[in-house]
Amino acid sequence: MHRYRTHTCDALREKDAGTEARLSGWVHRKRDHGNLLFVDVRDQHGVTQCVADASSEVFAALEAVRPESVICVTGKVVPRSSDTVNDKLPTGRIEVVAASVEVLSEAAVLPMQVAGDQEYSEEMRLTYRFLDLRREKMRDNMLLRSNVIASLRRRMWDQGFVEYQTPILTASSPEGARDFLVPSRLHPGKFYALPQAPQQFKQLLMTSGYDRYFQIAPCFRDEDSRADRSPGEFYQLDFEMAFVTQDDVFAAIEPVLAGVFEEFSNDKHVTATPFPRITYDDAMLKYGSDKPDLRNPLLVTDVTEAFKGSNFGLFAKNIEKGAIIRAVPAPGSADRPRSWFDKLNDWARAEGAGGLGYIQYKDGEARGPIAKNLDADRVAAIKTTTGAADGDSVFFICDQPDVAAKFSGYVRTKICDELDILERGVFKFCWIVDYPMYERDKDTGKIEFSHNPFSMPQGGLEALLNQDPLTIKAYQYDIVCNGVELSSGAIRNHRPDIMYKAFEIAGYANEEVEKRFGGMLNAFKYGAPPHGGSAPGIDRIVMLLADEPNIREVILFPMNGRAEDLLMQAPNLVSSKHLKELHIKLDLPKEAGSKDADPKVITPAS
RNA sequence: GGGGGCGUAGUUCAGUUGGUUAGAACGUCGGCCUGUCACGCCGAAGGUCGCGGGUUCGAGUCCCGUCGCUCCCGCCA
Repeated sequence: MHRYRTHTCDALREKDAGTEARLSGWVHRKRDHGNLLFVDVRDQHGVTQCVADASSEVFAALEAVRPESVICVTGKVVPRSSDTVNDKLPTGRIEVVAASVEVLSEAAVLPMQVAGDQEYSEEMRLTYRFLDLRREKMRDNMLLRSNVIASLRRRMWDQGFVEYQTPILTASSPEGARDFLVPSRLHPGKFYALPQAPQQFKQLLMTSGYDRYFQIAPCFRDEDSRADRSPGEFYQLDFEMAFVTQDDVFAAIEPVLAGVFEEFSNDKHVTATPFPRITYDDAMLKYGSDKPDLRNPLLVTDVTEAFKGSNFGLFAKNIEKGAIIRAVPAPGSADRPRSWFDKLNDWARAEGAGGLGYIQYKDGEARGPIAKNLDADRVAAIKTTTGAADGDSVFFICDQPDVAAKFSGYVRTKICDELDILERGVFKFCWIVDYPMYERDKDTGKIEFSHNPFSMPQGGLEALLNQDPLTIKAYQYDIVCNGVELSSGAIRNHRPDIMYKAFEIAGYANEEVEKRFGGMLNAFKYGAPPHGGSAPGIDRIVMLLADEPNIREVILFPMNGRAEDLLMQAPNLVSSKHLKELHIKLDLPKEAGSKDADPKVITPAS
């Protein structure tokens, strides 16, 4: 056999009838009629039906072969009679009459089926990822991912960006997430770290005059997983630009993101550029989150004034202790039964809140336990502030400011969910801007960086010298789509004098700053351009475009929630020789490796 | 580290107030079938009900512990 195939499995059409074709692929499905046998042969591209009857030499071989075996079939392409055409298949107007068959690889009995849409546990799918990836949906997701990345590259090139590769083995950075460490053989006791992001390298590139950098960059962080956060590693469209303001950065990346979303969104409406800009303070007030889902039409309002000194003693007393009241409207819900409101109150308590008060505006009056204790003008004020209409109800969150703000965001999402009013078929983008430079640590009372210590404070050195640190904003921004944080970025602090001062406010002495960030700081002393950038997460972009709820659906070989690769069995033990070479001695806690320990040892209860 | 949900055949699941022989579908194996495309029909094999302990005449079902999976919180400059 000199060729495995003349066509792929989606190539043959009626015009090929009468020719001989050779197909190679997996046995997708078999339909055995005893003396007539249909075999669907599948490859990456599609499926073609092959047929053989009992008089054929290949009949026995085809009948014996199990699904997912790999076969090579040669035969004549014939048109199907009109009553046997399958309109669901692009190749459904023809079939291949098998004249010879070679089994290239026999498949064992499958632990999970490839054909069909049976659902399997993630553990099963990751253990047999090579089978899972054969399934249509996974194949489509991976193709989408490839196309999205190609499109992002093209769009970045069109904007004048140039792609560079930065090191994977680098130095541990003292700030940020937990590092993955790699022991050095040549330098006993020392470690490389995998980059959490190419942050410092791209800033160094700016100081070297490489104007517009980008990279499809692998990033490594040793943090716990979430549905939209894979443990261990992920990819970012990392980019950085010299001589830019915040608006320049927005103008450069907005068309890239809007363009790629329009290209792959399947007719979903995409926010037109320029994307709305929402300040951090505004976002926390109106949406109770710095990654608001703008498909949710509900807006949070502050109604502390309406409850201050009121006869509703619970709230009034808490306000005296520094609490605030946030209101979330629930349009059209005033007629819902008492049990609905009780259920939401139970939910709030389960989430750790004190409860969820409410007023129902119904038939021109306000109802519910809270309304009974409030004067008419207060009830009216709340109605005005929240924009509630007759037939609506309004929920109240009463807590210390930061807790109330955050919880109002949960309530906003919950109510939207309950009322089923999330806008569908849209990708809604926004920028969150003006993040605070510093915040006060709740436990220690210490002032610390609230986001990224390398961001340029708004107002520069002057602000650091003269302003209350807690009021200083940074040129720090996030881009959010449908409630998913796609990236955060900043205009960086490229001035050593401002950096020393910024760190001093957060309690770092100059020597410490030099010790920790010496590389970059030093570079900034020899001529650094103002610069800034961002790094949208590739996996999250593809996840949104594929309409998948879990990021592992768009990654070829993801680790599970406990950061294990079930297919390759990573992480794994290494040989003592290997450890010795690296000068590493293990000092394990008792539980570690307990899977291998003797489980039969039972400590008698005493 | 903390909280919620789940754990029954190879797989996905059902299993009533605790009750006598734990079911279905898909898959597997065998038989029949010449126009199917989720082919159909008949039959068979397949179970330590995650594991350990307890309550009970009796536990898949109730209680305690433990392990695993998953989602969330913490964490993610």
